[in-house]
Amino acid sequence: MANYNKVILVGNLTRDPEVRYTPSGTAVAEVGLAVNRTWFDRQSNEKKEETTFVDVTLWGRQAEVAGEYLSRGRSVLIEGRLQLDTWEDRETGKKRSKLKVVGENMQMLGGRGEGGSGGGGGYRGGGGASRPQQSQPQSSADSFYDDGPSSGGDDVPF
Amino acid sequence: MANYNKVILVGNLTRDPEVRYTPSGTAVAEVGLAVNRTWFDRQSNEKKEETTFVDVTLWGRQAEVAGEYLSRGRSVLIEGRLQLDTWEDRETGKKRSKLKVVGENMQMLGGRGEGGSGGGGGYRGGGGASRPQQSQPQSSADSFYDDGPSSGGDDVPF
Amino acid sequence: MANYNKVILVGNLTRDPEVRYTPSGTAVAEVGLAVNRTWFDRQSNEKKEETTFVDVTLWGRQAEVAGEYLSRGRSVLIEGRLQLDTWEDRETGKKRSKLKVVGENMQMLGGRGEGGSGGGGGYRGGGGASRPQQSQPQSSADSFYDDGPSSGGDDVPF
Amino acid sequence: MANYNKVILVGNLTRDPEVRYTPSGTAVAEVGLAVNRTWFDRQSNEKKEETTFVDVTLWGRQAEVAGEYLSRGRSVLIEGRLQLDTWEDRETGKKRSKLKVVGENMQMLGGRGEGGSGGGGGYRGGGGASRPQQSQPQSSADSFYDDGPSSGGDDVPF
DNA sequence: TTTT
DNA sequence: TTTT
Repeated sequence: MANYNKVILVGNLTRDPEVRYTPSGTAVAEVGLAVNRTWFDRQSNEKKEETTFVDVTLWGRQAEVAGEYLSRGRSVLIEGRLQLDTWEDRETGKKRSKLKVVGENMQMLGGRGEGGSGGGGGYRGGGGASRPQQSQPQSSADSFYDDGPSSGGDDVPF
Repeated sequence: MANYNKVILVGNLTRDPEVRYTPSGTAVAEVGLAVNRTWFDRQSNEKKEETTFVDVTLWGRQAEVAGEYLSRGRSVLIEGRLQLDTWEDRETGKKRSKLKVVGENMQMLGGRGEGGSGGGGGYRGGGGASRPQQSQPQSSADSFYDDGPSSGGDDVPF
Repeated sequence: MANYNKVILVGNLTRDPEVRYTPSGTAVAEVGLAVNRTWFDRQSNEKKEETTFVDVTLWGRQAEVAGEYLSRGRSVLIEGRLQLDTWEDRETGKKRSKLKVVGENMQMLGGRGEGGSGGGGGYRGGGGASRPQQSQPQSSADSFYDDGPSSGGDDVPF
Repeated sequence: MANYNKVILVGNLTRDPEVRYTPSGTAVAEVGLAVNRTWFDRQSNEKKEETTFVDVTLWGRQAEVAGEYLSRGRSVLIEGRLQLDTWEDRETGKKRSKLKVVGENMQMLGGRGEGGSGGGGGYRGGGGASRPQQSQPQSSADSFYDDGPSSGGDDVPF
């Protein structure tokens, strides 16, 4: 049967993106997003606000753009899909899981005075200049990502 | 700054909806959704499948329709927003949280031979006949998606 | 600056898909979609219905799947983007244009009793064997659509 | 059967919004939107750009906000649905039609240096300060998106 | 663990 | 009729 999985978010980064590279050199960025919703509550007769914090993983060029141009506080639009990360709690041994978003498209929006323009971030490959120098830094924890976006990482801090 | 929070899912119910009512009588349905994704893995040269399990909360009329017409296995389209539920773990006392979806629009699709037609569930009021026991029509949840800009109407659950 | 262009439609085919092939052999399917909206009009106190007719172009494998499995009346979900076709009216010489949808993802839904299952239609590449059986159908019946979807069209089965 | 009709666009206004009022006093804004797409063409080995021009109609509060804060060049996110306008060509007498978008949610984004923040325009009631002259609060259009399932509230344009 |  |  039919299946469809689409998420479109606009919000602000809660921290600077963390970019790593897979052994094969693909960039992977972990991004924290805060999406606010405000509404007027008729019961209490006051304005209310609720924030949804979402972890987003970006891959490849989008990850590189994120690492280059995004930082805490920046406003972005992210299109992607929901994904359930599952792992075993090392304390309790219990299976745990967590919904996150795998970003498939990222758009920088003008926010925090930094000017949304120019940065590229392009829709659908956009082409254009920016393509950071692919250096394959740090850890070898990357091996966890051998099979690509669909496999979950290990670095889940909770 | 701008904020936007949209989720659109098509998947199958993992269990029958659980419907309860708020003190003020608004229906609330908890729904489990499984959204499959299949892709061809170039590395291993085989087809792979991954399932994302999502908890969805429906309100008002949508919740009632869910309770009446949906059951485990049924295929539905759900539009809504991500929401972060937070609570304190009663064992560890630690703060925990979980992403879920608040459904704002639900569409029954034909699945498991039950025939998606006729059942109503309707987008923007769609649903002909069906009108479950409707205890308190006037909550905003009931009418959230019933009517649109082009009509001068006001919250009519009909 | 940021740009984003996303359309997600669920509706029924107004006619059988017309599949042709580019010189390089890529399949292109033209699909007519009818998307209904019903709402309750408070003014007149009656249920109203409005149909939006949209022309959709599918490419590649999606086009092939459409040609193989879709037919008039079938229910589909289409994700894509709006595109403005522009041309010069051969009678008046005036520039004309028309919004359509370029489909990037297509999902068959169960409709008209044909059972949405099994058919594939796959989300995101699904893999499988593409099969361009190269038949290049008939006519330039395309001209019938010059003045847009709503026009005289009487081939609407509902 | 299921029907679904969703459009999400981010682009720039091609002209200042034109706001008028229905006899009953509901604001209606006509907005021209340009949505760009750039991609790298492998054939010609060059960057290409394509623009989709879309007419958008906003209702109620969204229309008022548009009239107050939007102007040519501004960047906005618009969520809505496709709608087919039909009319008779007064020269030829032929039936004609045109796809447009009925906006149901509008978000001002930072663009053209004007600063996207502060302006309100808010999603789900967002908008802090700004409150245009509010001539007739009670049309459904005004409140279409103001409140959500989680609040028991009812149509409060605040 | 959080952003505006 | 077009915006960046």
